[in-house]
Amino acid sequence: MPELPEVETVVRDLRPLLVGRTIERVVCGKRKLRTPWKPAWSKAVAGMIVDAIRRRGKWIVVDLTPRPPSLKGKGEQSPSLLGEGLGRGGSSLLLHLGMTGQLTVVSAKSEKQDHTHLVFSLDNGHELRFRDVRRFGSAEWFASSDALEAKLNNTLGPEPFDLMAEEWHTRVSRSARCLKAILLDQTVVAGVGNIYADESCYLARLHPQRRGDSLSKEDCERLRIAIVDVLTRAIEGRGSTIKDYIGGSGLMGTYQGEFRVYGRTGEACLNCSRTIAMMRLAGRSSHFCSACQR
DNA sequence: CTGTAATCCTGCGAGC
DNA sequence: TGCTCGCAGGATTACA
Repeated sequence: MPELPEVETVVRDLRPLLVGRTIERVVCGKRKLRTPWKPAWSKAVAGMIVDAIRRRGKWIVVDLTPRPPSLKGKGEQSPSLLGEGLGRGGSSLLLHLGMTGQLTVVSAKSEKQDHTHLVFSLDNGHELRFRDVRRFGSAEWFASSDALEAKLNNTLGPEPFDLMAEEWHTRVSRSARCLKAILLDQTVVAGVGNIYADESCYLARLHPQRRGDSLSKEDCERLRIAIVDVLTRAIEGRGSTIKDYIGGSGLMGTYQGEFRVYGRTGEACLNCSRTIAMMRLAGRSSHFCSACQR
């Protein structure tokens, strides 16, 4: 799956290709994603202009406006949208890539790959395409930013980069769960997934099975810094491509070459040469060095 | 509150 | 070559 660095890369890649463009029409495939796309959403989105594209946790938000904000300030008030409970903030698309989702902008003439479920035609002969082999991803349209922000804030904790040392320590040290489970919990910190949870624990020299309430304040701080560090470097490397992930313009990531523990079961620890071990935690394969990580 | 397992899907590599 | 099995960057739900 795409985790925070991969999603961030997609968003950065897509931004110059999408912002300011008009979405002329939307075509949805037959097979449904995690959240079935409603035909009414295609109508609502058609004619909209992409105002912004941003990331929140592992989610991608595409903000839409009915018309250019400064062009022709007067004129009719897009009547079709008034009945939708449209808040003042405008509407948005909310996308999640799940395990195998890909979001790319390509020429409308380029061949359509299998498992392409949503196509947004742009006003410049290109298309925004959402492809997802396993269909664990989702795509929704929100009529108001109120509804969207409510959903995001109810399901997501702070961004790792905004994480305050205090609140992080409090949250972790109050939990009896193991670190791996805490790191994967999107309501604690948003955007960390299986790869970067393992890599962060390794960098902080903490065993992923350690209980949160067994950590000292220094342990917690080391872990917080490690998360920020790993994610920052991964973003610099445009994320990790293991198999399905590609950036918004089709480029692969490079951070998979930097893995210290993830996927290195049986190989030598880069620090002490002991064998990297693997166990199942929180339902996910977890990689670690039992000598370096306590 | 924990952890565990199953669920949603398709594809790929390992092992027989 | 071909088959079955287990596993995969996620999230949610049910249950012990």
